[in-house]
Amino acid sequence: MYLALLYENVRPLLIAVDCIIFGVQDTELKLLIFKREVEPLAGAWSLLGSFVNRDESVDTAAERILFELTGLEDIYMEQLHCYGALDRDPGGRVVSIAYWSLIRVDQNHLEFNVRSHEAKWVSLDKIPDLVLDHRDMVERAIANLREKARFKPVGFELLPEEFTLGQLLKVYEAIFDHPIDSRNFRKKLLNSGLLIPLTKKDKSTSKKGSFLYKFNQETYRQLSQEGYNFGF
Amino acid sequence: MYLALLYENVRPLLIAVDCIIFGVQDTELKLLIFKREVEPLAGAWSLLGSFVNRDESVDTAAERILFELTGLEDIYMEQLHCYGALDRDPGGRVVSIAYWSLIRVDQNHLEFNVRSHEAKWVSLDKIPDLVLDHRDMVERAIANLREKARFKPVGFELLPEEFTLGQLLKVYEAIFDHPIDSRNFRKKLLNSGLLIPLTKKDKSTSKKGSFLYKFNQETYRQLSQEGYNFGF
DNA sequence: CCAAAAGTGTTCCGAATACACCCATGA
DNA sequence: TCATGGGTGTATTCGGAACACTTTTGG
Repeated sequence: MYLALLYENVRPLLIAVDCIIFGVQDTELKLLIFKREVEPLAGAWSLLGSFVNRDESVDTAAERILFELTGLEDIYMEQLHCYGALDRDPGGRVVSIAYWSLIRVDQNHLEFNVRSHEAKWVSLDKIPDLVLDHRDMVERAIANLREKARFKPVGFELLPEEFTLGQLLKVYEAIFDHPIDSRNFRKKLLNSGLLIPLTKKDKSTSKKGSFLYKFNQETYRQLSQEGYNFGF
Repeated sequence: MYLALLYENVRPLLIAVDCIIFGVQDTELKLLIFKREVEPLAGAWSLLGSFVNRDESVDTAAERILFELTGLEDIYMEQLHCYGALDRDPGGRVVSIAYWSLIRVDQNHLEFNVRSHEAKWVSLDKIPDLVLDHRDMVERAIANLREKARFKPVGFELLPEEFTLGQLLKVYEAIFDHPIDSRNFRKKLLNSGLLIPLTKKDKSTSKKGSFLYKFNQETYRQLSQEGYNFGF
């Protein structure tokens, strides 16, 4: 074991993870927030968080709390930032590792789990006061999501397996919070090789019906690495 | 204090910071590495690291270790990633927060401090084996530096107050590791508003001498926020 | 006078942008 | 038949990329 432990001022610290969860609902980008369960500040709005157990990695802890909430594994997740200020938590010295994730709001059990925890989806421009430095975390996460979305195909993580171009367009409008020209969007996406056209149509949103697509996983991986300009 | 502390498996953990230090030497991007001083693995090459004291923030800890080494404050520094795998350190469970920084190799005292610690600058393609997961950290840092350098004016952090366009070009060639057309580079940079031309010339590298510039701090800050395409 | 680095303009191409109408269909 | 969302093509502009010669001066 490390000699450092012998020194008085080098002491282990509590480590937490907090998770900024984004989803698209009603063509708007939303944030999932929770009623905090532990003191201090129990009952206030908060991000989903938990302490890191000593027998799990930090990443695993983040996956665990998301799993406990959503029942889903393999959720898209990015480590955001370590928040390590001295006074960030009045309950004691806690260092928090923030993650953000994108989830498909319509997925099985999600509705149920969200209801059974005290949670709700909120628009990004109507976020209530959050405990501790959670507001900072959310702002950094939004900036990070937008930055990432400009060059990596993350928009797809918010959609179901099969989706229409209109849905995809709305996801990007939700992320960037401004309107996108549909002709340019279609042209670019269809030429990107990211989309595999299906023969089925989705008739739920229009009389005419619109073609469904799914992702080309191969191209997806490639563009994730190389980067691609998703600025519109 | 948190109830969580009562649970057996939620225990405080040791937190360390590790710092990936980049500098430009002989027109090449280099990494500063150190002989590790603590067991286990004392004597092996390593990044500069230290434990986080309980009376300092994580960011402060990172600044402290850089200050102890270089004697410099206000060094450009970015938090990179939290490394929290269970088995990353054979000496015990340690979570490490990695930072990378850019320093001006020619600065006062730096040479002295580097020599007095057992440290050396190495080319990125000749990095020896490093302890623990430090190699991963370096690779992530290089990727992060290149990504950042494409859109933020970070190249300037590696140069002295006054510099020539040739020096700046070489910094970018060093970061991106490929040659850049000097005419396009000059055009773009001179139009960016980032450079304030001085009347002095630097004659150390050529008979003709080349004009010196300094940064326009105002534009620098602005472009840091808004982003600017530094891809060449 | 020559070697070595500094400095300078133009053309070309591709990608992003702006923009307006027809189509299919269920109600 | 009409309201609703789906689908399509072209012209323009801007920025990035490619490219070669002249200038200065210390040695």
